[in-house]
Amino acid sequence: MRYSKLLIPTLKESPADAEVISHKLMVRAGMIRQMAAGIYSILPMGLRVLRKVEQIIREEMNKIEGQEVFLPSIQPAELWAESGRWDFYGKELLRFKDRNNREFCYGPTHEEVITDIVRREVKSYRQLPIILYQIQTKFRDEVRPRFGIMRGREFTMKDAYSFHTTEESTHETYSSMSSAYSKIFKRCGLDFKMVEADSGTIGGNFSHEFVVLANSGEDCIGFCDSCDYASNLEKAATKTLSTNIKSPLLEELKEVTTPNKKSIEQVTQFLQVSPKKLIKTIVFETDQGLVAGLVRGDRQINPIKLKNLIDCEWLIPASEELITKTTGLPCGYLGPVEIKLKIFADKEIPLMSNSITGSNKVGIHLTGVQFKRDLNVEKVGDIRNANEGDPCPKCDPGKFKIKRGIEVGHIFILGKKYSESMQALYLDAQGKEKPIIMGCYGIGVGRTAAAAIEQNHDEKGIIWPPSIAPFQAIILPVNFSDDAVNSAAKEIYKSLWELGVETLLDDRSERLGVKFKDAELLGIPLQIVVGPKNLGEGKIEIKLRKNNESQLILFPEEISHIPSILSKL
RNA sequence: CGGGGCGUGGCGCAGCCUGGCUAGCGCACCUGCUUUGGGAGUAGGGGGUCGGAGGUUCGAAUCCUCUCGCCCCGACCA
Repeated sequence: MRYSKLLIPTLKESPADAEVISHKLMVRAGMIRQMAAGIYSILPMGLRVLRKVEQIIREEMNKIEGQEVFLPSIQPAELWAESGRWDFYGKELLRFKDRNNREFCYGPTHEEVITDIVRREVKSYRQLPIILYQIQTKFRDEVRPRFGIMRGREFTMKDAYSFHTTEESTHETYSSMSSAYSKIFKRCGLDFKMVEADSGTIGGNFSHEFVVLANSGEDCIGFCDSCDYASNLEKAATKTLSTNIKSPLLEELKEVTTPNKKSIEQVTQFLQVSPKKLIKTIVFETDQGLVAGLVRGDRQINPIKLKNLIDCEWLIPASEELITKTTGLPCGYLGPVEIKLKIFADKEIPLMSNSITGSNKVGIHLTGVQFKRDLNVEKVGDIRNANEGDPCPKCDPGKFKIKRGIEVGHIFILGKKYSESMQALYLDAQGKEKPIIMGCYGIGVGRTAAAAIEQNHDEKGIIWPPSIAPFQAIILPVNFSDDAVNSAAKEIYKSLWELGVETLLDDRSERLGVKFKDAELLGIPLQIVVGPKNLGEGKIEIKLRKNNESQLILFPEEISHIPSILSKL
């Protein structure tokens, strides 16, 4: 490809609305342009990268006998009604009507469609297991799209679905899928972790995420510094150490005035106590009504764990307005003693004594609160976030570390959730009808590319891992109007393509500095500088983007060495 | 959805508070000449309903009202 003919609109300055480095660099390198919030056009350089990622995914999916399909992005409402998600999915599902007033949605995911295909076409246990996958455009009308292609509303996703007759078969595929995922992300040159995860709205009970470590990531993952336990923080278990302290004298309940002291900080400062003495009461709105969650004052409540403990369909933090309406109190003085809500407590709470809580009266807190004596708790469980330095839940000496990351892949076992609601049944060897067991597996294609930039860049621009670089090499003629340089550059270009190296020829009449800047911004792994000086000595210069190292090689004899230089990167 | 910010040639911005000639600057773009081993110099040139609508005024990018869009901070997800 000749640079002068390609649409590579590079920018010297970052667009003002880009926040994270991958977004800035993708725009600057002319890979993407924004159309609307969370909706992007992918330009030639960007598409080349996405196609590389897709190809790697395809190869690994095919290796585990995945079969590629292409499902409709526009899906009828009836199908979603069958699974129950038409009502459940909320505003994130983009809905619209056709000319006949029939309701449709733009697919945010494809469980319904694939389950429909399989229930129609797969009837016998002999046809199972089967893995089907596609690489498709999804649309999720996110509350807050951001960070460019990393969290768009429209995005490309590889989604795979597997169908089984037994749990064992499901787990087998799950594990081959997880190793395929590991290979994919390794091949994309990413530093990632596979972590335990909550299965979210899709449901199921066995789930892992593939998280690329990056400070700009929106996810927090916790992992043990001594064993291999790693988990999304929203799921990460906490271990509660049993206290050996002799039970202290149990105080009686006492009211203390705490005028205008609402936050944990204010109260602890005012009463001169550690936040560990406080019990935090947080009210959530759920499909089962308002509930209160209790954690120690220095802890963060984890809504996902709470949701699982309550076993409710949905849960959101209650608005102050709603709280006031229900309890007659402003936030800040709520307490678990004699409150008229169902109470769910973290497992640390029963170990506390002589605690301090809100009193459900304005300006007053209670001291001497005892779990057994004073609280009427519905259920106790793990509902707090794990913290850095917490003991590992899996091993003894281990301590928890927390890092930020970008979720690029997610695998989970769905079980019979969709096959039961949508009647996807097969006949077993005895001729008995049974629901199919399912698994589902996703990879964000664009997000993977963005994550690769987050991990591989410097102040000059992107440093693509060669496997997903838009081009592997770029020829930079020092002066393209010099005949010797011109013809040498063309010869190198031709030879490299013949050797299977995807090469870009910068045939623009720009000065060398400009070409360097663009090559660096674009992140092409190998630069080949062709100039009259070196050419006079029968040499050309090759330079690595990664570390700026350069060497002279003989021209034309050593052009054939270039593929092996690339493969060592 | 709540809170904050911003909309001025393709990109980055100034001008707005305190209304006043033809709306500026840098980069990019086009033409000529020179230049060509790290974002060239020079001389010309093209391109803007100042997000939109309404209002105030002799006069609006500037003031007022409404509206649309985008970005950032919090609950969701590949």
